This record gives sequence, structure tokens and C-alpha cells, in this order.
Amino acid sequence: MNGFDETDAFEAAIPLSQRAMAARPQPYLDDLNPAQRAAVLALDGPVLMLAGAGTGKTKALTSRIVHLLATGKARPNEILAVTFTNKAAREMKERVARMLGQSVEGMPWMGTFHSISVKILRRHAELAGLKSNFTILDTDDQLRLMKQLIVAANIDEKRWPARMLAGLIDSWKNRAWTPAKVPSSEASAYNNRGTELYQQYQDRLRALNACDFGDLLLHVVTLFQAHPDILAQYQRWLKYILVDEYQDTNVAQYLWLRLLAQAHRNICCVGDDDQSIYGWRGAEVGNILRFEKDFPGAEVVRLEQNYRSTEHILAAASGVISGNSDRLGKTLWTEAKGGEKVRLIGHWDGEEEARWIGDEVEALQRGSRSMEAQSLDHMAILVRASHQMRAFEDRFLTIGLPYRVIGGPRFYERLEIRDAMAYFRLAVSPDDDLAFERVVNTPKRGLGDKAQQEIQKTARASGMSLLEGARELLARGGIGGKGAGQLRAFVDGVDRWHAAILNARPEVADAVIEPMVPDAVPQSDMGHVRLAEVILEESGYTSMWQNDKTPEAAGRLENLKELVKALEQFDSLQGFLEHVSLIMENDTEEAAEKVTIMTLHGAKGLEFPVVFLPGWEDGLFPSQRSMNESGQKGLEEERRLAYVGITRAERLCTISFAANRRVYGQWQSQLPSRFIDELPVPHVDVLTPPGLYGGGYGAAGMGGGSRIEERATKADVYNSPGWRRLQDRSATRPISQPRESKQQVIDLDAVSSFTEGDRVFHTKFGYGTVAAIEGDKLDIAFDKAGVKKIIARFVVPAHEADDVPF
DNA sequence: TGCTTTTGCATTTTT
DNA sequence: TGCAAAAGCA
Repeated sequence: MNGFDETDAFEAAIPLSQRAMAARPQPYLDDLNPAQRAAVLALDGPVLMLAGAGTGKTKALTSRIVHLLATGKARPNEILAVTFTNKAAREMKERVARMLGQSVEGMPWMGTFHSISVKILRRHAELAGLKSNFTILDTDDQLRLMKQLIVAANIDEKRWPARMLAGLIDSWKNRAWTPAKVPSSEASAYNNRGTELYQQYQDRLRALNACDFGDLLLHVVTLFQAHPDILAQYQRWLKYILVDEYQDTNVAQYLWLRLLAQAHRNICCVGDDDQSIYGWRGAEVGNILRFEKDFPGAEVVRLEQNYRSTEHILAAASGVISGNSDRLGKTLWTEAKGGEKVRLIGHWDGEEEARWIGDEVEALQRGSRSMEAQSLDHMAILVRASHQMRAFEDRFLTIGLPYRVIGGPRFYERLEIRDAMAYFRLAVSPDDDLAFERVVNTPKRGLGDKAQQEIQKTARASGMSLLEGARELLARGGIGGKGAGQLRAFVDGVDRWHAAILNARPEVADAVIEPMVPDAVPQSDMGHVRLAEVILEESGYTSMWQNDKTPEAAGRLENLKELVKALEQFDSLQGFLEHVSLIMENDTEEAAEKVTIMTLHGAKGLEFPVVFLPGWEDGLFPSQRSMNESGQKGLEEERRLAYVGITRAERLCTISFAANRRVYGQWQSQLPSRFIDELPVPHVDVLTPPGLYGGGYGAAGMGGGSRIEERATKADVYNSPGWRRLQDRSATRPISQPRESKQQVIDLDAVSSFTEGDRVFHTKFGYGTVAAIEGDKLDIAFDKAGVKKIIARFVVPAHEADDVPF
């Protein structure tokens, strides 16, 4: 048992001289506005800081920490400061350090819910039925485990997918329900077998000495509930609690906090109910709405002065969010007057929208608008769903506009990285069965389903790990032919690597707590880095990719190299594994200037001078699914998402929608988002239909390039049903010209305007792609009709043809 | 076992 | 439409 050695966290060196701090003047207070100062000064008792977008919440939060230290109310190791993301935790650390003028190594309780939970849980693992060196499973492992249970339970995995079970169990854990506590109202979940499988899953996890993410919080909560003495110790230690993004807490996190805070009640929650956008993953807006009831006598401070956006942008955002009920209510204001109104523009279809935004980005980059030239880094396109990104990527690729997509696959989620990590896990703990399964036949060792099932059976029969099972199977010759030799080599390899780890650092044999984030100087022994290379070499994993001739192989080897390099910053393999299981991020900040494309969710907490918000169409945004599944609640969350989107913009915010959009390959006519009607008219500029300048088919300047500057004089144009206007537009928009002249336009430009790869439409053959060009004849690969040779003037660019009948 | 064809499906995502 | 996973085939 490793009870309270009181080593790292509690007895950590306290780098600050309390007396010096207390005597020092407090210049950080002068930097704050009255509301911020009030939030900082109210150190004792419960405080709810309602911080609107861009109101300097992090500043207030960090000042508060500094103030706690400066007044001597708390020592650095007595402050619990919780965030959701590692990024937020890092930022807070950096800012506190900067304000103090020294490092925050003495603040061990500043981190994410999960990282702090791990720290607590490792100390008391045995009380949760685990060993302190438990592993943290990733989603992959989780699903694999559940699949096994589902198969074992004779459930048709088609009808009841593992994903569904995973989601269900996750939602239960978010509500802090252990299997025993799942209410009977949930009994019908997952074909009536949800609770049963949940129990089995937890049993399996315990047997594997593993946790999933939900467990980290859940175990801590149940631990605190079952052991008041332990809870009391933490309550005594953690005198002051600060919580960021409180509106995003789920029930488990809420209980976690309440348990820790209930003794001294020095809890300061910072959040914005209007920015609660994670209800679908368990966040309870109710937590923040209920704060004053939970903590009677709480001081509520509103930060409403906004330092980010222009008044028009704020007014537009306020107008939209005011449509929600159940708000705590805030009114953002700014001293900055003037600026551009929020721009609103409708487009014919999604492609045109992408084209127009691309052109706008370029115009802004050149500085040809009323704004000085803007770096691409200052511009962002924020979409509701990631599939919307494609249109922009396509367009930006064709015009050569550098962009970055945030939210792609992460480094640590890549196949090769997970494989390599599984090898490391196996080396660290050879009884990690999930890791074993993952790599026992990667690279191919001739161990197919049959051989693996034999191993499983042997292991299960004598209740040992898969590695031991394999060992025994080999010993009694239960496995034949070529697989045997390779399995032998694999088992020996794992033994060797494990021995190497024990050798290098004998003291970690029983998994003493490793520092969570290994700061600063790595130890001089390069043992584990070399060992990692050796593992990848000896296992044949590296050569597997070297022999692979697919185009991705080179990249994968690169990634592996990067992984090994990342190891250098840690002082052991297990320290690294711990870090990675909690920190799944890839923040490769590239130097080159690029426009950012990301989801609205991903944009929370960020800001950009110029923001584009495309796809404001009912069904897409607000998302139909959200409304179907969660009704009014869903709609309100979507509205908050709109609010988040608008408030990301500092100076220029452009909202757009398209009349037609291809949804799963089908053309659909779209209605402008209902949120558009909620934009307050005086703060919106309605742009008339865009001209086509530099558009696709070589007709630069043709359609009257300056049309873009025209603005509707009647601001309420968009109050009329938007789609009617769009119908009108379909008749008058410059590029289509009056119908009769269309043919002529094509005649003039057909030959030069098509290039290979263009999408075209033919009245008889339908849609196709230009495969080759010979003079005025095109080889076109039609989607339905095969390849045909067509005279150019008989086809039109595909987007020209998309006059969807109303 | 590995490749090709077919089918089914399709928000938002952190830890 | 386009992708990923599963079935089907050599």
C-alpha cells in the first residue's frame, strides 16, 4: 500500500517566500477592471464568476491565484485549480508563472480533472480494487474489450454495436453511476442488457488493472464517498479551489468538486452558461445555473466588459443568445465603438460559398477591404460539422490558399503510434493483455485467429495473462509449425525488454508514482530511448514499415521517429506512457501563415480578427439531429454554439448560407438558419448577391466584378423568407445571366474554361468529370453513362446546372 | 491470409 | 457522395 508518504505534492518545495510576497505591493490588482477585481478579492467563501466571452476571465483567474499566494491565504500546494483541457492548464500555469516571475513547480494541484484524479487514484488505488500502476485505456482498447464482452454475451454486434455500448457506459459514468447505481429506468438500455454488460466491463477492467477515462473521475468520487477520512485529508490540504469552464462540468465532476469543497467552501467557479456547448457529452448547464443554491451565500460576479470584439459583433451575438431561456443573464459591452457590422450573405450553393470566402480571404490578405492587410493567421472559418470543411479545402487547394485544419486525426491516435505504444506498454507491464492482443500478430507472425484463441483459452484456463498463456502453450507444445517459433521469439522479446526496464530503474518495478508531467531536465540515462528503438527493431515493427511500399509507409516511419524523439523528454517509458494516456494532443505549431478551418466546438476559447461562419442553414445549423434528439434543449445548445461562433470574431464576422447544398450526394434546397432571423438588424450588413470575380470558368471580370460592394439599402431584406430572395437571385445572378444568354457564354469560353478534372453536366448523360481535352472536344467520364467524347459547348460546368427545382 | 467488392452509414470531442 | 468496415473471393 502506498498511503500518504506525503512526498511530492504536499511537501513540495515552496519556491515563494511568503513574507516577501505579502509585503510586496500588488500591482496585478491595478490591471483589473472593477468586476475582475471584485472576483479576485473575494477569496473566502463560494464565488461564481460569470465571465462572458472575451471578458478577461483567465486574467481574473490567474490574478486570483496570485492574490491567494500574495496574501498568504494559501501556499502553492494548497490551491486546487482545475481545467478541462491540458491546453487550458498549461496556459494557466504559464500565466501564473509569468505574474509571479517564477515557476509554478510548487503548484502540484493545477491541472485537468483527469490528471488530478489520476494523482489521487494512484495513491489509493487499492481502495478502488486496482494496483497503483493501473493503465489508462484509450478508446480503441475500450472498444476492443467491449466487443469481446458482446460476443461472449451472444449479442448480435450488428444491431447492438460496441460503440453504442461504449457511449452508454460513458454517459452513465458521466453521471457518476456505478453499475450498482444505474437506476432501473435505464434497464431497457442496450437491449435490456446494458447494466449487465456495464458490470462485466468493470470487472474486466479491474482484472486488467485498467481504467477508462470515465473511471478516473468515478473512482475518485466513490472513493471519497466511501472513505470520509481520506476525503477529509484532501479537504484539509486543498484550502482553495478554482474551476475553469464550470458550465462544462458533468455530474461526476460536479460531485468531485462538491465533495472537496464542502468543508471549507472556498470554491470559485468560472464559467459562462451561454457558452455551454458540450451537453451532448454529459455537461450539465444546470451545474452553473444551480450554483447559488448549492453554495448559499455565494458571491456572484459578472464580467461583462468585453475586450475582444466590436460593438456590432457583440450586439449580434447578444441578439442571438437572447432567444434562449434559462440564462443567468449577462450583457456584454465594450468601449470600442464603431467597426464593421456583421456581414450576411447568401449563396447559390456550397461551392459558391467556398469560392466567395476564398476570394474574401485573399482580398483581406491583400488589404483591399476597408481593413488593413490581414495575416492568414488572423482568419478562421468555423463550421458546424467537419464534413463542411471539405468544400473549403477543395477550393483553397485549387486557388493555392494555405490553410490548416484543426481537429484532424491526432498524432497519438495514429495506427503506427498506437502499435508502438502497445509494444512499450507490454515492455512496461507484460500482463497488459490489450496491448498483447494488439501487437502479437503485428507484424505478421503467422498467428491468426486460431492461434490467438488458443492463447486466450490457455490463459483463461489458469487465470493468467495472455503472455503467460502463450508461454505455457509453447511449453506444452500446444501450438504448431511456423507460428510457434515466432511466438517464442515474441515472448522472449517481451521478457528481455521488461528485464531491461527493471534493470535500468529497479525502483519502478512496483510502479511508484511517476511525476505526471516530467518537467525540465531529463535524466542523463538515455536507456529508455535506446530501449524503445531496440523494441521497435527487435519486434520487426520498424522493418514492417520499411518493407511496406504503400505511400503512407514513409510518413509512418517518420512518425515513429518522432515518437522516439518525444521520449527524450521523459525519464522512463512508463512516465511517457502516463503522459500520453492523459495528453492526447498534437500542437504542431507551423510557422507558415495559414487560414484556419475548424469546427465551432474546436474554436471555443479562441479568437480571430476575421471570422467566417458558413453554412447557416436550418438542418445544418441548427443541426437537425440535435433538434430531433434533444428538442428545445438541443436548439438552445445550438444557439449557444452560434453565440460562441460570433464572439470568436474581433473585428469582422461574416455569416453565410447557401440555397442549395449537397447532402450525402443528394442536392437539397436549404432554408437560411433561423438564427439569421435573430441577428439584430441595425448591426448587420446584408451583402447583395456576390459577383463572380476570378470565379471558376475563366470569366474574370465578366459578370461585373464590383457588385460585391453593393449593399442592400433595406436592412430587413432577410426578414422576408430568405429562400424566396434566393429564388429571385437564381434568375438574376450575374453568372447564369438570363437563361438564353447562357449558351452564348459557354460558346465563348467553353474551350479555355474547362480543365481536366472539372465537373460538368450534360443534359442527356448527366454529371461527369473532364478526363481529357482535345481542342473543343472533351473526353468526359460520366458518373452514370461512362466515358464519352463531347463537344465542349454541349456541357456546362456542373455547378451551373444545379438549378434545383423548387 | 490478404486482396477486392459490397454494404451501410453519415454532428459536435476531451480526457 | 465518399468512406470505412465487413463480407466475399482466390
